Amino acid sequence: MTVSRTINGHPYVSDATAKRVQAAIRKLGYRPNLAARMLTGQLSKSIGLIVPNVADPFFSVISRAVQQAAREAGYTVWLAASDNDPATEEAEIEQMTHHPVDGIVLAPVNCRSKHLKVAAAGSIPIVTIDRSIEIASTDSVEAENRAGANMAVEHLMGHGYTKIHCVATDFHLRSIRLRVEAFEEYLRRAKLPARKLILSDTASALPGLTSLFGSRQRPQAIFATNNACTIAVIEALQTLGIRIGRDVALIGFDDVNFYTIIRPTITAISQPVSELGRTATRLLLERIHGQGPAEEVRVTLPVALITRASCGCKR
Amino acid sequence: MTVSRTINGHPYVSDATAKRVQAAIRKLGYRPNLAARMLTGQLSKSIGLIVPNVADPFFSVISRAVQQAAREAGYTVWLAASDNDPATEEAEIEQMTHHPVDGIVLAPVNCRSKHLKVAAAGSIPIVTIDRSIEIASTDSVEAENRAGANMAVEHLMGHGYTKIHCVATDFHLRSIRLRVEAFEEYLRRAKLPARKLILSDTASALPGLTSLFGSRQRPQAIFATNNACTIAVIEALQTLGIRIGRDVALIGFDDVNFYTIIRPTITAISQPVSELGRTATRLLLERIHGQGPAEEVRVTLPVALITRASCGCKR
DNA sequence: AGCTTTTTTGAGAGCGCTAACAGAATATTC
DNA sequence: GAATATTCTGTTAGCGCTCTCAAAAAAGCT
Repeated sequence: MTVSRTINGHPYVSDATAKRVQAAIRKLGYRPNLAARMLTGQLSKSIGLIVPNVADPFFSVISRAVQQAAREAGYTVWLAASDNDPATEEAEIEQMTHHPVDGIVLAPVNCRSKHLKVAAAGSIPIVTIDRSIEIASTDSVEAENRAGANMAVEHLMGHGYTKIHCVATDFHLRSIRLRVEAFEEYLRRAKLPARKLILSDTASALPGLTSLFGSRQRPQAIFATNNACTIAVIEALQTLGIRIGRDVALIGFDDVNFYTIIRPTITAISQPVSELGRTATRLLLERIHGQGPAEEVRVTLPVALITRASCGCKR
Repeated sequence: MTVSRTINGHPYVSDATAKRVQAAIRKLGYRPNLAARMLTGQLSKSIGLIVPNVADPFFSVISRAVQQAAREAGYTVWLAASDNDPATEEAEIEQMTHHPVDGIVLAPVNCRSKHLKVAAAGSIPIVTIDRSIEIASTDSVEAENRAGANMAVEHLMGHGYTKIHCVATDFHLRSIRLRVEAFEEYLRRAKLPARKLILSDTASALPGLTSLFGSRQRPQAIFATNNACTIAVIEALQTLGIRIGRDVALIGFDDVNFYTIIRPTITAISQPVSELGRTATRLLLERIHGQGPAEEVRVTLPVALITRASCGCKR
């Protein structure tokens, strides 16, 4: 009992005894048994992380940030992938809840899945990242999706383009919808036509753009709503022989390391990806420790326009 | 006890009782408490994964593969990053060992760290990935580093280049050393000079290449030994205004998604990255279940030459 | 039927820890 | 100096599971 008290920093342990205990711990190489601690209903000192796909650059950076922040707080991270499948997501949440972990950082597949309501009402806290849940209230951390879309369109309009097209994939994601909506509102306010091309997947970028550029609505500029989409657009344009930055301007949401390497370099709205992960972890740990306000916390982090050449700016 | 036996598939439970137990489990939504199971000295049904950095594309793909393979076997994955720091790695291994996990998939920072010897001698199995441990014997999964380097050099020589330079970063890694060594041996056997530029980090690529291309040893072709290095070389060459594929040929170890997007497209030795992760997980699970031979298993997976334009092949 | 063998079920203990309580040592007050 | 409050240490119990062992039920045998 005295050892337990010493380790957990309880009051009512004399300095002398505490020192003796510490010495013995070091000498014997004692490590408290986590299983036993969990069994007595204490914290597991671990959190769960559920993302659609760790191999996606966006989520791999988030994973790294979450893992680092968790470790700094003495927590370990259980990694799971939802594979963009709500059923898998549900199963992973269920398993984590019973594992148990003390909390979950989650990038939901679909912000309206009913199982999220159950999960959010559960005993362990959940913080969503990149995409908030619409049908339940949890803490959430997102980038300024609307502001980012506005910045993108504003920049393109600053170049004098009036025929601007929004190309999107993953439209089921709330974050993407917000970007598309902001795009449309901004152009409507500017009394310009807000045209959009919603793709079911990245493979349909080439046929989609082929017909788009063959039509009368051939755009002067394209706003692509996330990195996968931007890359698909770049590839399609290359295949079609349409020169980015000259024949058509391009701006993407999400910055990617190789945008500085390809020619032309790609102008992008950059999200503070690591910051998203760190902030989500911080919020979650606060909840776990019973801190934080009663109502949900919704953090929105600023994005930045990284001006390069694909919008027609330099060189 | 009967419930425990039913769940764990012990013999000596009558069919009738088993059915009743199953029904009750479903009805009550019973889930066995993992903490209690762990406490009784059973398996934790989880494995640890320690990589230098999850945000690195190579390791993020491996992480995904490990996670998938583990889930298929009913195992969960604890993620940790060593940040390329042996001390951090040691701490992470230590923590996982006490977590406890049933086994660890590890990409060691340094294949000669003494703490790896301790870890390898520990009670839980370890499988190394991408880099094997030199001072202890554990199962390992690697790509054909030497064969890959040979293929790269052979391809460059096939183009008639005789002044071939090897550029490397992360030379402390065994996998990189193997590639460099194979490069040297191949050229020596061909009676050609085997010149190399070992960089302490990617930031020194620009100064390194600047002086290299200013010197009398200006290369006709470059073999870059991993993706980080290849990217650094591409950036440096772009800065120097040296045209890849025309002024100098380039071939990289590790294939990266955007090599098909930049111009010229980059020729590369492609590793079966997902396969590495899956195989490592399979080996580890076999060890956990007490299968596998007494001696260590060392798996080497084949690599492939992906011919593109940077070596001067196509345009 | 009476016995042994096999199958099936249950009772008891303990894994390592911490909450709750009790008792001992020390400090504070009147 | 006695009564109280405070600080410190140790004892007991129990978290939910599985191991061991024992007993009950069923099956097989003479």
